[in-house]
Amino acid sequence: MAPDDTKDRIVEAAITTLKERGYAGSSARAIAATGSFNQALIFYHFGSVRDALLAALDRTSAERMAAYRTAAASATDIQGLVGVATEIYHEDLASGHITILAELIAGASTDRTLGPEIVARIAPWIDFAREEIDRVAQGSPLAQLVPADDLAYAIVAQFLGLELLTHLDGTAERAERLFQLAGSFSTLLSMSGLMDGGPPR
Amino acid sequence: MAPDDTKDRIVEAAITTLKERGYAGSSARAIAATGSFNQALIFYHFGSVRDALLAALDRTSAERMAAYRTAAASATDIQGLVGVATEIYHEDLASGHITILAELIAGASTDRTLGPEIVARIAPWIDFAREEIDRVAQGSPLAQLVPADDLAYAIVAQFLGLELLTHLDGTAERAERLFQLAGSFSTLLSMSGLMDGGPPR
DNA sequence: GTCTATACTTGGATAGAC
DNA sequence: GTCTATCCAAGTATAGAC
Repeated sequence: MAPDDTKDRIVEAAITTLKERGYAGSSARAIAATGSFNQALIFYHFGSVRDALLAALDRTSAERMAAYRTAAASATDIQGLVGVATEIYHEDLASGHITILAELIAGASTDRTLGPEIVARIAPWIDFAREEIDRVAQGSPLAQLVPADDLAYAIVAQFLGLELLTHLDGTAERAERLFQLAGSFSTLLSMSGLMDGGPPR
Repeated sequence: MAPDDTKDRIVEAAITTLKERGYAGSSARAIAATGSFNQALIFYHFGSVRDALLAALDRTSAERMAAYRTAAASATDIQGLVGVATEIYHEDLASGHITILAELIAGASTDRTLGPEIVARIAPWIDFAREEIDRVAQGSPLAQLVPADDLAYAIVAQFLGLELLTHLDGTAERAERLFQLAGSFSTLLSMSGLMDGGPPR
């Protein structure tokens, strides 16, 4: 965690500033103040504030992805997967990862060139969700009905929407209940037989 | 549509600017340029840019809500409701209403005082969704399982997340497929008997 | 109510000393 | 590689003429 060189310090400061002050609040001066270094260093090392913020997203994305894969590996059925999703939601809130993602998405409405960069960094999450869905649902009747990649897209969208509303609400209470509901629902789904027939891997 | 007085012209210009340039792109100067009026008029009539943007959200919200209630009135079952949701999605994309909402949510990360204002304007949509769910699902076995207000919250979150991703993607293709899927799924739900027992109103 | 002009602030970015 | 100093652009908001 302790950043050894300046580039690291800038990335860490960018992450902190994005979480605490949002996209528009993450100016070169604000980031420099957070990390107690000179404002001009951002331009020397990254060329622009924009690229420093994308580097921040890169870092948290890589860290979270590693954590997700580890957590998901233990899930063998839909109920386990919902449990992992709940865990991921909590970890994301705590780590601030989705906050950073949401802030950059917000920023994309100003700087349109950010859009493709963000899409490229979201794609792995959709892939990840799709792989996990395939893993527990492949061969089941439900898999015939719902293409895994569409479902994966919907789930990522749901995470984003929930995070935004949670942010505005100032409370995660309603999202909490939704994950509990998803747990109950996955149990129902298991019992229904709609998830049967998948090869356990 | 033709704005008769200046206050109307400002609101219309704010709506257009929010859609075309996003929250951060909607400065007093940009809005004034869109509507071909003097920049200082925004401060005279609304006191601040922030309040002019909220007035824009107020207007589109009121307009859309009226349209939704009309469209929803014809739906008597879950399949009809999914049809209405699809319709709403298309109308929102076309009218740019969710874009405006998403932009202001994005802006809330900068100006934290926007948060409560936006929550207050989203609340009616959640209420609306809950009422409609109640209307078609009340008394059914599913209604015992899934509280309508939680489901309503999830649906609004899903709309928001989809809109954001659609925006970044530059294509609504995946969202389109999701609504088609929701249609198929609602048919399945009807046939399952999980929706039975509700008093048709 | 609407205009011009302007004061003030913040931020991106660079030059050039060290 | 890091610093100070600074330029320039864009934005909010207000004063004051009309």
